[in-house]
Amino acid sequence: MGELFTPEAFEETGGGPLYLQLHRLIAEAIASGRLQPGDSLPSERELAAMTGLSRVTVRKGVAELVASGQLVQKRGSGTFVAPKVEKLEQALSLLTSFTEDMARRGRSVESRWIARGLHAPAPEEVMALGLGVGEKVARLERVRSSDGVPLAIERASLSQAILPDPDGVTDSLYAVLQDRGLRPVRAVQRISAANLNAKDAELLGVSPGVAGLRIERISYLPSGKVVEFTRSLYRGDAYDFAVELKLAPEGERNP
Amino acid sequence: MGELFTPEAFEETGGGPLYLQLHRLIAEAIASGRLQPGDSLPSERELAAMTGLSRVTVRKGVAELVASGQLVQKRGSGTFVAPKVEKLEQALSLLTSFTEDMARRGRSVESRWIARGLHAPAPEEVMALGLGVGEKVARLERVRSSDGVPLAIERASLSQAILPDPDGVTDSLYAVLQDRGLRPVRAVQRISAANLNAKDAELLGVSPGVAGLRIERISYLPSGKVVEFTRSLYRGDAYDFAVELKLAPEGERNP
DNA sequence: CTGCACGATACCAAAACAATACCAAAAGGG
DNA sequence: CCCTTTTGGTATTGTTTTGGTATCGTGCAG
Repeated sequence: MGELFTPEAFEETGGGPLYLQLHRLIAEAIASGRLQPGDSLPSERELAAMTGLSRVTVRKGVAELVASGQLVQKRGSGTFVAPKVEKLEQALSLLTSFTEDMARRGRSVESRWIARGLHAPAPEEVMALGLGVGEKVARLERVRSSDGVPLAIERASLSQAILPDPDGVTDSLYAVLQDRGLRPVRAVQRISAANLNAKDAELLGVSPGVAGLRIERISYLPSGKVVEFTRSLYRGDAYDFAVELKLAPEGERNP
Repeated sequence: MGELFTPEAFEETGGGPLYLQLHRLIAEAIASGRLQPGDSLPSERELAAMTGLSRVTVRKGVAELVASGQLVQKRGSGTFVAPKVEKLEQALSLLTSFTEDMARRGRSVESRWIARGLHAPAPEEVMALGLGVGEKVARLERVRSSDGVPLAIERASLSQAILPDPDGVTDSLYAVLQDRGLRPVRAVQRISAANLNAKDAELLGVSPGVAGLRIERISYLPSGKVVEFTRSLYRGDAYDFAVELKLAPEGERNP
């Protein structure tokens, strides 16, 4: 554990109530990975001795982490970093690209372009992207497969102003956007189910009428501008989303 | 807080009574976003020292902001910029009950019980709930409707130890759990799509084979113990989830 | 002079903060 | 199996910080 909980470490935490300083110290250690899931913290008494605080103050600093599920306490045994199912990054997995998502599962990824270029926008694209009159839309449609099995159809629409050259996108759309400084910070997704029509079923290699997972996503820049409007269709029988959610503590909390 | 409340800052406020100058200064800081919801103001005594005013004058300047709800004061704690009402409730909506979800949309809610009682567990329930041998499972199955239209089938399973009396649940399951101090802080959901079988289609009043949104959820206590295992089936044509996501700051992984 | 808005001083009470002392469950060694 | 040690859990108390309030003085307009 080393130099983690020394009195000096407190100076850098920015002041405030002692128990909050400890809270921050531990929270950051967990977030940064210096404390791994399953790791044990020093006992409360040790922690108190190390930091020069009282034990109750240490407890108070730890309490919120326990309440929020980040730490687990077992009396007679110790305090441990909660075993993470998969961080809360999972919550973001809905927003991560298909590519990364599959890579994390250790599966190969192929993608085949169906359409890629500038087109006259459909009404729903004008609505979602807030297009001006006469403005064209960059459309990227492809079938994503894993290990040779087609899993999803992805149809991304972007304003011409944001992506003037859709043919330049060969791999990750997000990577291209990021290079251009257009990094979305927020997204709204709508998830529903629908029976696949003949065309989409054909693309996914299943029978028409099979259930598909339909996801519409609109991503926003920090400024509030829309970056992309994507409609995806996943095979319901071969793909599912895992999302981890966290609940806020009961009462109001002080900043 | 930096250079926000210096005596010099007052000169630019256009004169008039001192307490009004302070009032304007704070109001503008909030309006401009330099003070964010939840931020704490310096204590009244600090503020007085900073500005060179008396504390009562500071109070008077703050009073109107408090009265109008823009600031919140907690004695012993401090003065804070009023939090937005919406909170982070968005991300939690997936975890809130069907009841609350619909109420928020201003729609009526009816629910009809299909089954409610203690049963011998199915294998997947043993797996998900971590049941011991011989332990029974409390099962709650109902059809949720809104405005007379059936929208979802909800099948909740809980360990007998956690819910010994399933018949006591007449309304919100979460409310009952909360009363017993069993408040989940974390949940993992799996979302997929499936064609409805004859029985489920019948319950939802649609034709067999129609696409349904299937959601499996496992909720956990702070200790890591499983609280509930719920499988829901939503009509794909009549219901969708809206999820708002936030992206982590630049570092690490990125779509 | 009176009335009133303004501002400062002094004191009050609630809440948060922190420390001491003690309790009870669980782990571990004989 | 019992006993000891270690662990987290709790009750109690004192101190500090914070907003809340009562009171008084000042200056200006009527």
